[in-house]
Amino acid sequence: MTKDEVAAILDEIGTLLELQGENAFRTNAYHNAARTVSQLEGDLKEMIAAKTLGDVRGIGEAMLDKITTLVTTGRLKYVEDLRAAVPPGLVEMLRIPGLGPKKAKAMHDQLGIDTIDKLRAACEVGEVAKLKGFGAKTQDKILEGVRFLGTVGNRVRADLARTLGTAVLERLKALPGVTRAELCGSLRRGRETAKDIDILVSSADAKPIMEAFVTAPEVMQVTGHGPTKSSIVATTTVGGTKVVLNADLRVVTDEQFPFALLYLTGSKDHNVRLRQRAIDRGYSLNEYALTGDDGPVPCKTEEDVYAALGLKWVPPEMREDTGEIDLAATGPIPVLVEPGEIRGVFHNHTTESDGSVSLETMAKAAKTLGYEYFGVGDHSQSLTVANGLTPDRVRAQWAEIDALNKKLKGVRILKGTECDILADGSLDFDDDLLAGFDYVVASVHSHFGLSEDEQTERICKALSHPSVTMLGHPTGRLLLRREGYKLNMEKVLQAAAKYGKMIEINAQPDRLDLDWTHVKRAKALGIPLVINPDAHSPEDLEYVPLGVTVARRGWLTKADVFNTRGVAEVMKELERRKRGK
DNA sequence: GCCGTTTTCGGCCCGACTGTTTTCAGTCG
Repeated sequence: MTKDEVAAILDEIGTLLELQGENAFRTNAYHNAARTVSQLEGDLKEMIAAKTLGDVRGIGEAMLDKITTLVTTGRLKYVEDLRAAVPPGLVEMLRIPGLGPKKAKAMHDQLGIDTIDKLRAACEVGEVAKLKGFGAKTQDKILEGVRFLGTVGNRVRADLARTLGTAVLERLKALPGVTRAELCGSLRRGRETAKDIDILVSSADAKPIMEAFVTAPEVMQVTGHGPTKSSIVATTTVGGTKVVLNADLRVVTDEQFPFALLYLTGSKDHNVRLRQRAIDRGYSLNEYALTGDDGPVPCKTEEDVYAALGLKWVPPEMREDTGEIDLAATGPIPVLVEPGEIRGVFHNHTTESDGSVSLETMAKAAKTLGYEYFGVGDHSQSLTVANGLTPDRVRAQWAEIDALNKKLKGVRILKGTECDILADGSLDFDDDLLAGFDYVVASVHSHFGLSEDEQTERICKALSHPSVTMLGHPTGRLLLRREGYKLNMEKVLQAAAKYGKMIEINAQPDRLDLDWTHVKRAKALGIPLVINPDAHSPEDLEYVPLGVTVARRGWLTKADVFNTRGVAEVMKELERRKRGK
């Protein structure tokens, strides 16, 4: 059982206990443990065997026992009993905005409601409004929420959410009286998907800004409208995709801005740690101020707030409570890699396989973006649906590259391939042809259904091939659409480290694969990471910064990312690898 | 259920908004 599967079950236990009316601190312990497990570095099985899992903060005796049972047997009677005791419809009801475990339980206990259908029916005949603590407005809100199920409240790809958030933000920034304005929350932290948009504005007069927010053209519905905080359901269309998201606006004074920025950026766990640290040092921290015995501590920026707590400033991408606060207290924070430091790209397609423009056009587009080298990585022969290249077409492309390299100035085209990893872990070209490339990106595009062991072994075998330079999109996931193939990532990373291979961070917005949680582990194992746009058109080259964000979330510096090196150094290193060191 | 320089009990971050109620509980972040 994988970390994510274990985490999902711990989360489910927390939710089921909430629906049974259990103490919030106990249910929170399960939700916290779920988050902790999903972000664990290293392999669960190994940690259990080495008896180190119990040392992790938030994993006590009971959690350790349950996780061990899940990992070793794949089952847990405790959760099965809970599932039997709580109707599944009740869990589903929690997805309705404004409806939490207390209300769900009350309706179940008093009206026997255990499905969304029964809930809708009870609202329509006015039964719900009669309950103690409920009323007509609550009932209407629930009905509205039932209708909205499936459109609002779903996570959205971060790049789409950012487009919508930026549109609203720019509108607010243009208003008179606005001093500072920022997108906060998961968008500022660079998460790969977003559940909502958080906007913070500082101004002496909140009212006109609130008004502008709730009447903006993006507004679909106003769900809250107070003096300092308002909430809307916002929508826009991005490249033919309709995006619908909740958006919150907070307006504070400019003195309060750094505290509010810190608070609204999160993560929740990072904030809890900061507040705990504040308490330990005799302060109290909230979204408006840091207050000590002698009154508020003046801070103009986030840096000031961290400094007042004896910490170095933590970049938003690192604020996930995975050790960054301890680091900020004791040592230097790594200087995270920046988009401008990427000097070339390796994994891209042209019309020769499934790209939309020619090699020459792609290379010129790369040069326009300031890249020194453009690596072509068209598909290999087995991937016929993507017009994969046969060996003859590969050699023809090499000739084209040689000719273009004589003609084009300021950008060097590298001879690469995105070579399929076949079902048995062998590669899609013979060894002689593979040895002729400057580098080889090895990727899985078929047989997604293999068992975890088979898939892991297949990929590790491919990594052992001397011509392979890097592993492309390591899990094959498509965010919000398709789970990655089953894989023991720890073993894959161990293999990459053993054979001296690189791992790709695929920057396509629906891939972002390697996931940031594994990026940290890869770095710890000394594996070089490569940020690739997997571009199929010139526009796709602009995905690179999304991959840089993943790298930053994995604490990577310039030195950890191979394509921050210049073309001469890259060629030298690729040559060295081809000679077998 | 977790945790501990207040260590085996008694806390557990803190505040906005809504709707219900009339001082507060529930939800959300």
